[in-house]
Amino acid sequence: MKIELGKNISPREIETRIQEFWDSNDFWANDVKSAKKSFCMMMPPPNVTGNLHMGHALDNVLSDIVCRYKRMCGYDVLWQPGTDHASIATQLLVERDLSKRGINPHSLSVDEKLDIAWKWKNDKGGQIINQLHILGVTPVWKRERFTMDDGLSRAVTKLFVQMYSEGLIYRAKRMVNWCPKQQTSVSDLEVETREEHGKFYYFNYPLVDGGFVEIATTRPETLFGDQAIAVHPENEKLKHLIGKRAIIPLTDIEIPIIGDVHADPEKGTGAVKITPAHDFDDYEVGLRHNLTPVCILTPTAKMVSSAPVPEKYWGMDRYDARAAVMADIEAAGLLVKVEDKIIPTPYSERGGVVVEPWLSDQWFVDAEKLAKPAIKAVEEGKIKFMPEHRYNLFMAWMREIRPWAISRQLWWGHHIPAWYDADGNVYVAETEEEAIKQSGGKKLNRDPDVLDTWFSSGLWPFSTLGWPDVTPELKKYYPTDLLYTAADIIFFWVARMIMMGIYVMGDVPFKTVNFHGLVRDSKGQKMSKTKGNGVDPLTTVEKFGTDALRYWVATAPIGTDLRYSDDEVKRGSKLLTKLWNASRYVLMNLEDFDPRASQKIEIENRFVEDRWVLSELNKTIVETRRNLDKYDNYNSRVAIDTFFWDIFCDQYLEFIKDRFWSPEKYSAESKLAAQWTLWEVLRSIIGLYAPFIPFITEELWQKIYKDVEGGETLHLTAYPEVDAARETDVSEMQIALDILKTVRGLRTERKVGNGAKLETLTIPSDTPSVLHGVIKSAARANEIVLGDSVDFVVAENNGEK
RNA sequence: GGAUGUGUGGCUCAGUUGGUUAGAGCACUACGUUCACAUCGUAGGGGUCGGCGGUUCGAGUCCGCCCACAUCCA
Repeated sequence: MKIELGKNISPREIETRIQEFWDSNDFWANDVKSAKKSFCMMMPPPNVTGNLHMGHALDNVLSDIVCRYKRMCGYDVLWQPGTDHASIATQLLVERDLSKRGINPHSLSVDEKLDIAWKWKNDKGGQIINQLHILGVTPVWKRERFTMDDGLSRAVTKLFVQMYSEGLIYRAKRMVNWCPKQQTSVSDLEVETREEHGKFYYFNYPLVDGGFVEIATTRPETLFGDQAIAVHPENEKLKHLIGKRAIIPLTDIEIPIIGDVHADPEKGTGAVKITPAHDFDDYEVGLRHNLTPVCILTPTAKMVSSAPVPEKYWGMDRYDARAAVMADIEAAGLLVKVEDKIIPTPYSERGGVVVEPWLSDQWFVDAEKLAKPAIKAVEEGKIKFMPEHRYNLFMAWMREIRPWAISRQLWWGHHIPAWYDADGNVYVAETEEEAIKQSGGKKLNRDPDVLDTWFSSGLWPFSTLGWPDVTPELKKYYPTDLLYTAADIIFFWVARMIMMGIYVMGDVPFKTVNFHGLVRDSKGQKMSKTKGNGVDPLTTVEKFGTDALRYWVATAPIGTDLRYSDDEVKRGSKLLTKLWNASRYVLMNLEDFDPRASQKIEIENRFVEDRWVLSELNKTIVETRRNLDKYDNYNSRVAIDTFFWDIFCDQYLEFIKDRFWSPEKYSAESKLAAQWTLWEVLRSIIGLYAPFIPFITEELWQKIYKDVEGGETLHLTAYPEVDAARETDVSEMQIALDILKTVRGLRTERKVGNGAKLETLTIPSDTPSVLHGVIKSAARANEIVLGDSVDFVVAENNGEK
C-alpha cells in the first residue's frame, strides 16, 4: 500500500475538517431499542449566558474520554447534553445589560423582562453549545435540553405539587438570608462568610428603675427593633437584672430584661440586645420568650420611614444609620467603648453585598426527610465517590442538613405553582384552572416568586430522560452510570440530584460521581475573572489544537487540581507530532505490503522482537483498559505513552531497521513478519489513543485503515483487545535490551554518536543467536563478533556512505 | 475552632494490597542531524519521600504526635 503522509501537521486543519465530518453524521446517537448494554452520563448543564471556561473543558473532555471508550467497548452510550437557565445569574446579566443600554429594569413589567431574557437565551444559549463542539465531545446533541423548556418545566411543576401534597414542600414565615441588592432570599449555600475587620460597640441602656445595663453589639443600628435585653440565667453578676425593664437609647421604648442561655457571659458584657427580626439567634430567643419581631429595615436595607424608628433616621442606609446612631449614643453619654473585632460577615455570593437576616414568607423543602434515604443509599455504597474522601464531606453535610429555602423573589425561573385567594389561603396545583377548582371558584392571584435554579437542575438526571412520562429512555438509562463534575457544587447540585432522584425515581441518579479538581494558573492561583488570570480554552485550541488540550486534560489525576500552562499543553503537541511521524515511517516501510494480499505470517513464526513488541502491546492493553474501567484517565494515558514512545518508537522501530535496509541478509519472510507486526501494532496504538486524541487518530485511521477495515469512523470500531496469540515466550529479549543499553553507554563514554555505524560489535558468546539480528540492527553494527564482553569498533567510512 | 485533604529531585505530579538500586514530564548537563521525527534521539546529574517517634525481617506506603499549606463548615 502506498500512502504518503505530509511531513508537517496542522492540527487545526485536521480538526476542523474531522469535526465537520462528525457533525454531518449521527455517529454518537444512542439507540434506546438496542440490545447492547447501556452506558449513560449527564452533562452538567452550563449556564445559558456563560462562555466556555477551563472548568467546562475538564468536565466535558474527561466525560468524553469515558464515553468514547465505552462506545468502542460496544455499549449503547447516551451522553445527555443541555443548558441551565441559572435563574439569578442570568437575571443579573440581563438586568446589567438593560442598564447599560439605559433601560431601568424596574421600569419594565415581568412579562417584558421575560421576553428580553428569552431572546437573550436564544441568542447566547447556543454559543456555549457551539464552543463545546470545539472540544470534540460526543454527547447526543439532538437530545439537547434546557431546564426551562416545556418538558423540564412540566417536571418541575408536577414534582412541586406532589411534594407539597406529601408535606415535603411547605410555606412558612421564617428567617432567611436576604440579598438587599437582588431583593430576594438566597439559600444558606449561596451565602459566603468572610472575616472582616469591624467594630464591637459597648453602650448603656438606661434602666427604668435607674442605673444602666451595658451591652455589646456589632449592629447598633438595629436597636430600634430591640424587644428585650438578655442575660444568662446563671450569670452571677447580671442575673439580678432579669425581670427589670430597660429603655432603648434615643427612644422612650421600654423593653424587658430576660434570662436566656443565648447570652454568653464570656462574650462582650454578658448582656445582649435581642432583635428578633434582624438576627437568626435573636429570632429563636424571641420564639422562646414570646417576643414580637419588629422589622426596622426595608428590603433594600434602609431604615424604615415609620415608628419605631425616629424620624431622623428614616430612609438612611444601614451603614449610615449605624454611624448616626453611634454618634447620637455618644452624644447622649451612653457610649462606653468601641473595640476592633474580626467579624464573620455573610455575603450574598451573587449580589456581592452583605445579606440581612430577613423574616418573610418563603417556600421550603423539608430536606431532612429527603436526606434520610439519600444517606442510607450512599452508606450502602450505591454511589461511589471519587476520590473517596468526598464521601465524608457529603455525609457530614447531609447529616446536618437544614430546610432548603427554594423561593426566590426573582422573575427569571420556574414560577411557583401556587395561588392565593383574597384571604391569603394557598392553593397549589399544576394549572391555574385546577387551583381555581380547588378554591371553589374564587378569584386567585399567582405567587410571584420563582424557584431556586437548583430545584430544576436537581431533576436533570430524570427530567431529561422524559420524566414524568414513563419513557423507554428512563427505563433503560436511569440510574445513569457516571457523572463528572466540579467539587464545588457537591451540595448545590450533586446532593440535590441524589435526594430528588431517590425520592422521585426510587433509585440513585448515578452509580459513580467523579469530582475533578479546579483548573489553576501556572502559579497555582485559582482562575478568576477579578484576577484576570483565566485562560480561555478556545485560545488554547487555536494555539495548539483540541487534541493537545485534551491530552493535557487527561493528565489530571483523579480529584486533584490541575495547573494550566502553555508548556504543559505543548506536551500534547509533541505527542501528536511523534504519532504522526511514527505513522509516516511505518507507512514508508509498508509500501510493498498489502494486508489484503500479502502472505500472513503467524505470530509464532515471527522474530523474537516482533513477538516481544506484541506481548508488550498486550500488557499495555490490559493496563489501559484496567485504568479506563475505573475512570482513571491519567494512568491509562501514561500506559499508552510508555508503550508508544519508549517501546514502539525508541526500541522496536530500531530493532527492525536492518530487516528493511539489508533485506538480503534475511529470509524472505522476515520483512513480511515485521510488516505484519507494524501494521497490527500501529493500528492498536491508534485505537488505544482514540478516546484521548480523537481527531488525529481519526485522520490516521481514515488514511491508513479505513479502506481495509470498512466502516466510517475509528470511533465506532472496537477498542483494542488482548489477544492470547500474542502471549509467547520472549524472555530472552531482556538480554538484548541489556546489551543495547551497554552499547549506548559505551557510545557516550567514547563520544561516538549514536547514528555512527559500528564496524564490529562484540557481544558475549552465550548470547542467543535469535537476538543477533536485533542487536546488530539496533546497534547499527555491520558485523557481530562473539567474545567475552560488550565492545565495538567504529566503522572507518562513517558519514560518507 | 471543627472536618477533610495535601506535603516525594529546581517545577508539576505518579507511586495499586508495606518487599529488590523511589518513577515520569518539564527544566538542567554532555553528545548527536545524509536514510520517520531537532516539537527529536542517546547518555547523565539531581530526592535522608515535611519533622519526630513507633509497629515490622523490611515503611514513601501502616500507627501516634508535631509543623506547613489548601479546601469546606462554624
